[in-house]
Amino acid sequence: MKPGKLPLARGRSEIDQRPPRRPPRDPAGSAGLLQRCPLFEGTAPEDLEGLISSAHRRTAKRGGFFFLEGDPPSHVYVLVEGKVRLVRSGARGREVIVGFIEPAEPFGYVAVWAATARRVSAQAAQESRALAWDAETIARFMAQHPEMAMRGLRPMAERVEGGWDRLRDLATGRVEWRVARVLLRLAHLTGRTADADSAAAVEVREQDLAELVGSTAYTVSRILSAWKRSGLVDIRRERIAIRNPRRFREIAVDPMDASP
Amino acid sequence: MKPGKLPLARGRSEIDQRPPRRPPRDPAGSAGLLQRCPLFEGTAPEDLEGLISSAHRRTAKRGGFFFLEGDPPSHVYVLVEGKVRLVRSGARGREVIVGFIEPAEPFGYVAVWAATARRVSAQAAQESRALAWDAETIARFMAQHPEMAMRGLRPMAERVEGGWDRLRDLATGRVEWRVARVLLRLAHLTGRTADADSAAAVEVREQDLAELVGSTAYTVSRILSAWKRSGLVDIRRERIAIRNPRRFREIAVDPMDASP
DNA sequence: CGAACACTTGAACCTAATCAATGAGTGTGG
DNA sequence: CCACACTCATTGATTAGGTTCAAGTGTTCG
Repeated sequence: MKPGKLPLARGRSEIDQRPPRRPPRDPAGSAGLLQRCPLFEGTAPEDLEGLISSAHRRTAKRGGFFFLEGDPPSHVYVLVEGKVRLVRSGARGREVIVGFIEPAEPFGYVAVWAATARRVSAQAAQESRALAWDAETIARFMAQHPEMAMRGLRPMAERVEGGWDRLRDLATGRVEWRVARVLLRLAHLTGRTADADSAAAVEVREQDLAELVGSTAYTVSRILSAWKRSGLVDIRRERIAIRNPRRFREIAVDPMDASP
Repeated sequence: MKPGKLPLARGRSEIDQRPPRRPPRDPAGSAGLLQRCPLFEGTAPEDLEGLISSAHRRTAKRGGFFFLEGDPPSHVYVLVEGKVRLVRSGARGREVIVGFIEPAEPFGYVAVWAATARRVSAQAAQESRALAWDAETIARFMAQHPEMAMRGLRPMAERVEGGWDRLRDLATGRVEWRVARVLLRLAHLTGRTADADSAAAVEVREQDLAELVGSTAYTVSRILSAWKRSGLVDIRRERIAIRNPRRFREIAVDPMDASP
């Protein structure tokens, strides 16, 4: 059960970012970062200052952990840079990725509100930096700013609904369909803001895709190979480019939503 | 997509309760009911009075709906009597049961906080009565009682974690194992408060079990039959009695939690 | 260059879905 | 009250979809 023993406690290699090498954010940018964060948006600037000054800095190399399944939930985090996998160990030695965290997203707060042991581990998918507050600090801040609790309800509710979506996909759809949907989601090609036809690329291991859709890396590889053969996608190591989003969407749509 | 067309828009038959016929709750009992409800516990009695007097009464016969997938979320409910299935239509004409609601439990509030269209339908599994408030009333009440928002965060966080649990089970476990776990959960034989050896019975259709674990009624029937043959359970129509919880638990434990 | 990691592919196997047919329990109406 | 209708449950035969095992190739990094 010690995640140190996880099958994928893999290398501590350096940053691994192919295309757009983002410049390291200046420390002053933290305020802007927090303002984009659903938990804190709308908070008065002076309060943000206080928050930032009371934050700890945490980093993790690729493969390293911010916290482990089973830990008492001591801190709340906001990712500054990098990418984090929220992962849970499952039956028969398999793992499930609950979600990916991107910069400006908060993580690790669910167990804090629920006051239960951590149900997921937070593992850096790339070298990552985060701000962290201990639970007491956050609790005190929320007591002083009750409106923050009200704002917190909404992202929480959206998370619940997102969980229902995934539950449904997992319970009723085929693997190929689930992979297509996950890819569209990861590529942010879902929802109405998305461009219908522009290509998009996703940086993700096939192993991670498998753990997102509840399948195996073997099956995912076969599916992607088939798509590649038919020209639907481009595949490189840890990189999947969707060449034809329109056709892709046809694979991913819910057959039920089509019938009148 | 109209849930009226759902494959199981079934009969509007009368109450169907075999064993312990609970007496209809007196109206004055509403206060006690709300106090047991996680959303409202700790609310001052005089506020509860106000809430109760502003509530609407809603009923649904077996198979009827309190609300439908796709509806705008106009009301928040608390179940008074009966049993409600939160169900979501899935791919290939299948359905997923997101959860069952029992008396004193709130339901229908997630979409209200998230301010999105309903993602699930609420269908009466037995003849049911509920209290309902429109979203504006609740919003006003919460604005006057910010501490309620803070209390609301916790059940919400627990729901998120519960969703992760199910996601994990669905993604990594076999059907037999999932059925065993769901049965233990429905029988409230899970957690530390549960008696280790006392038998327990669950009233549920095998079809519902299938929709809870993401499988088919055929497979569930086979599994239950095998268990019956080995004396693990007793099966009657819409009723499953666990004869040997200890042996049952062995089927349901996570193999990972056993290994050192 | 070698080691670790990511990905690929064939072949065997197996779980669970599907199809088909039937039985058993419950409520309804003549 | 009995026959009919309906829902719920069972069971065998068949098969599709996906996992598992085994044995690779290609990439990246130290």
